Amino acid sequence: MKETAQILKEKGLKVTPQRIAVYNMLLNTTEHPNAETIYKALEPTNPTMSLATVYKTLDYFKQLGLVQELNVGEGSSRYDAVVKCHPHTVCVQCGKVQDLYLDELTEIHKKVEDELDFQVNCEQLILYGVCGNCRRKNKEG
Amino acid sequence: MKETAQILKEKGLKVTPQRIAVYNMLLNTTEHPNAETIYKALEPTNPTMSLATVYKTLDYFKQLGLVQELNVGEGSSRYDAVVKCHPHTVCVQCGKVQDLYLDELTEIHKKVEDELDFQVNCEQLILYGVCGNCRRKNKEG
DNA sequence: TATTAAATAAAAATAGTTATCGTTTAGGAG
DNA sequence: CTCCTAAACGATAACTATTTTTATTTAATA
Repeated sequence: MKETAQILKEKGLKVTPQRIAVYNMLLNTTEHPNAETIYKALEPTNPTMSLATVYKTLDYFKQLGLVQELNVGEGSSRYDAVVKCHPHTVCVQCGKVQDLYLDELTEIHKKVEDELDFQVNCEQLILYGVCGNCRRKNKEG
Repeated sequence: MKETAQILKEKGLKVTPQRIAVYNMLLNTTEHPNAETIYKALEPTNPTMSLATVYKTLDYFKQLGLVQELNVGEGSSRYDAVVKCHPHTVCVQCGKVQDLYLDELTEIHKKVEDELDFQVNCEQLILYGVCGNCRRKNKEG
């Protein structure tokens, strides 16, 4: 696996402890955390870390294609180190956000490009519903 | 066509000029305006209209299924009186948001329900790209 | 028409995010 | 390795979208 420092350098970013921490945290989670969550997770081990820096860092990363921003309709944006366009499920009960991979979407891209006058660059598909865990809990209760 | 006043009454809402104005405005546009835009559009003809009321009204409408909230990644939410789940295209150049209808999505719902442990209630598909108008403008420039 | 709970406008408050500014630091030059 | 400088940092103020508060007005029913 490529070193985080190396990746940042390749993107023309100065390598700082804060940036390494944010990027590593995103690489090691599938939870799609928001800025606040990232900050709270890093604060204990990185005493010198500010929320403003997290926001600024995420903004740089986003522009350089190192992370993807995701808005599922909450107050705040979530972030994902998987930058390839991919759909997500959102459980409306527990709020859990999960990645999803569907080949069918490329067909849809093609169809829209052919039939409508619109060149698709990227798509965002969010499936809202109830996850298995919550459904089972509902039955029990 | 059913009267707006009648529709509001059926939903158990008190019929007020402000609510009628907001709902009619949304029925008569395909532009997916945000709260600010709705307010500015109505202010001239409805001198007694406040932004807070627009927000509150949209919130009621949303809960009662009269409108749909749409977040395409701008700072603010857009609103649509077409409440049936449907995809949208967003032009990243001019910001235009357009409705889209695709049958393929029901297949995707089914696939996710069958293969993953997730019950889909509603989906939001946003296709980001460049609309025909902007592509033509780019070629000219 | 009188009553009253609900809706309103205006303004204050809040949440998420961005900008400012003085200080610190990464990283290249010497 | 040390010096230098632009870039990054933390703290905090500012900003934007939205929500809440409160006193006033109004829709709808009696």
